[in-house]
Amino acid sequence: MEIDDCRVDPPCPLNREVMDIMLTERQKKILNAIIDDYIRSAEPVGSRTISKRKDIGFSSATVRNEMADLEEMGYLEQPHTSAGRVPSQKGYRYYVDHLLKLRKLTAPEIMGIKYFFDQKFYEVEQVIQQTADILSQLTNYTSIVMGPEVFQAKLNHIQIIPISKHSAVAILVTDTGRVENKTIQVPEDISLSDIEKLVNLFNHKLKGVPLSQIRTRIFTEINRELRQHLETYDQAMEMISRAFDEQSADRIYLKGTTNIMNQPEFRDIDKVRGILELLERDDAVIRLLGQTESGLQVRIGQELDEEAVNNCSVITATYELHGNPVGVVGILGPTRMEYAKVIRILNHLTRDLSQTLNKFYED
Amino acid sequence: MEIDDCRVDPPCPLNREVMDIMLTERQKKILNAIIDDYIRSAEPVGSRTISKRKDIGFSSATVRNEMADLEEMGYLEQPHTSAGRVPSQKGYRYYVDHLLKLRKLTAPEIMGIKYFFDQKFYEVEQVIQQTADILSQLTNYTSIVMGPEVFQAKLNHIQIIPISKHSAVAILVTDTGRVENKTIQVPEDISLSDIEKLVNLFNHKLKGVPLSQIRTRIFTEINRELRQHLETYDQAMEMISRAFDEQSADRIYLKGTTNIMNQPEFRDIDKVRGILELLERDDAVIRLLGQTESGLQVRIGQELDEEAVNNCSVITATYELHGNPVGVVGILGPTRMEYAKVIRILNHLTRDLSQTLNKFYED
DNA sequence: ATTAGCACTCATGCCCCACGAGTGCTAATC
DNA sequence: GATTAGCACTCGTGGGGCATGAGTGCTAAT
Repeated sequence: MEIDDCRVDPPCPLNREVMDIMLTERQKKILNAIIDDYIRSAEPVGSRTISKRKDIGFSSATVRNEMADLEEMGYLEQPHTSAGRVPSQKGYRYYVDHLLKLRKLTAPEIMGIKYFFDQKFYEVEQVIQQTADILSQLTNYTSIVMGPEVFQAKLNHIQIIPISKHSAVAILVTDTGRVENKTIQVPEDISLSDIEKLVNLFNHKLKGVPLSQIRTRIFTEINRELRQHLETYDQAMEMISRAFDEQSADRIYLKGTTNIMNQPEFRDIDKVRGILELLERDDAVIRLLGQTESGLQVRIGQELDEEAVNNCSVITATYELHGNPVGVVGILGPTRMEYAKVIRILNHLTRDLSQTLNKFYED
Repeated sequence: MEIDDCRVDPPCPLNREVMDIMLTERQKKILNAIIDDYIRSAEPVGSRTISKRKDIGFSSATVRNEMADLEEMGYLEQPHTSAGRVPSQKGYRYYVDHLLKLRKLTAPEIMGIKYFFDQKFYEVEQVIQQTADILSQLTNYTSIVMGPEVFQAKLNHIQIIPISKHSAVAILVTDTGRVENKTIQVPEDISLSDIEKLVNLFNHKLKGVPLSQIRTRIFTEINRELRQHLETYDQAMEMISRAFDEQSADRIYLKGTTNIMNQPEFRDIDKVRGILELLERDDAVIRLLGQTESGLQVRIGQELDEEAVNNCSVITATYELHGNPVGVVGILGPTRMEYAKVIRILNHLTRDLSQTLNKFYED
């Protein structure tokens, strides 16, 4: 097995320095061993277990002393006297920032991802959705994928289609092929010809304008023209206003929410309920992902700032379109999650995902 | 409190007769009391508890004798000797078919539903989604709502909008205002004018045709005309074929899945996992609802024919558009669910929902 | 036909204890 | 001076024994 000794998200210089000074090589080795062990077993790790490992050359007594020190410094915790040690949040943080060795993907992982992206995709939505799927399968954790942000997508086409006397469907198509639609009520006294004029004007004037700016544009630049052309200005404006109202709620795809229950630390139904209830709320999920800067990010326990997921970590990574980050994929697992594995999968997958998307939209 | 003594779904004549003959009035009374009690407490019900009830005039010994008989006939079960009785599936079935008294809605229920439907809705999807929401809130169980079946919806408008050299978005709008869209790859050698012709032809020939028949129509009736008009028949047909391929996956809305965990019989994480995993699979959920005939239906435990929900019941009701059932709303709860309450809520809600939908689509 | 009475069953909770994993400290060793 | 062997101590876990009480089934009296 080869080892990529690449680091994740270099921590702020201060932290790195302070921490590096504080821990001896031996302490790092032991801390690393404890966390590795705990990630695998979910049981407090004892000094004997560590000293028996081939890569550790010290007796259990030595390990015990170091463990006591590490605990004093806050990297480890003891559930109770006479139990082994468990990594603290600070411990995990140090592990992720300084100790993590990123191995290469395993053969089945490579196969899985390759097989996945070799498929022929017909829709972006499908790609995104299935990405969530394969992510949760590969990791056995909960995957969260946020669809490509539309806020910078540009308008390609507007259409208003009447479906009854008083209602119509407004359809927006973006340059990325996404379709937003909205049923609107058509005021009594607005004429068909007015609607037609409206649509023509919009298609003429608004093509290529980012969705996020459309509303403003309508109410400023085009406003005068509208007044001239429309017989029933007020009603029409109200209708328009609603048509462009809060479209593009971010689409979020969750997969493998039940995977949480495989973790021994989540045998407790109340904890699980807390998490699942959180995941039912879109705003909370968005907060969990909460990042837009490019790159990979690990947030551990309390860093998530959400009671229900105190014992969880979230690893997120962005994917790109034309070089700009447009979406986030994330993994939610216990703080005791397999960071190395998840990180390497996310790195790989977001790269392939970006490629696929770019291919999708290239001319 | 008034009592509507209306019955649910009159069972098949055979059952009704056989069962009515087999149970004395007293046995019915006792069975009813036991089930009511068990629904409230989730604990095995003892003879003393029953005999103490005001509406029961017999000693505990008498009740015990009757209980033994009811158990022999299969309406009750004993978790172990020296525990009280628990209703069997057959018991629940009898209860639902013959004993259930449907009370009127309580004031807060009426308020909740009224308040809900008094809102101004702008989209069908929104109505459906929020129906699921209020249902799970009112019942404290999991609600499942299947959006209006589109398979009988008729085509109103087709549009194909190019978004890059090789891809386009096909948009179908139905007469009920639903929008389906699909990204398609456009073959190299198909011309813009061909696409335009295509769309015009479709809009002309297919307007008013039920979605379910569109594919067939294209490949039979319109086929000849297409051949005449198109330069690149084969490629075009392939594109078309995909555009109309498997649209309209039924949209399913689940709400309150975490409510299951409030039930004392589902403190067990493995049972919960089983159910939640089931609910993640759309096909399984559709099977759970599994009905298209109009009216209210109660399915209990094994009747659902799905291992994971052996201890659950599903109550479904259809809602209508223009007099035809177009969708199903359902409640998933423990077999020990409050049938009377759920049934009355469903009855009321589907009626109001149908009204709202009809108003939505009326000219 | 109903019911009072009684013996019997069995899940539940509690206490007690033995066990063992693991620690911290001290003294011996390298 | 750092490491380690040794040992006393802690404490959670799991099992056995026991009392409790809810609930039953049966029998005999009403």
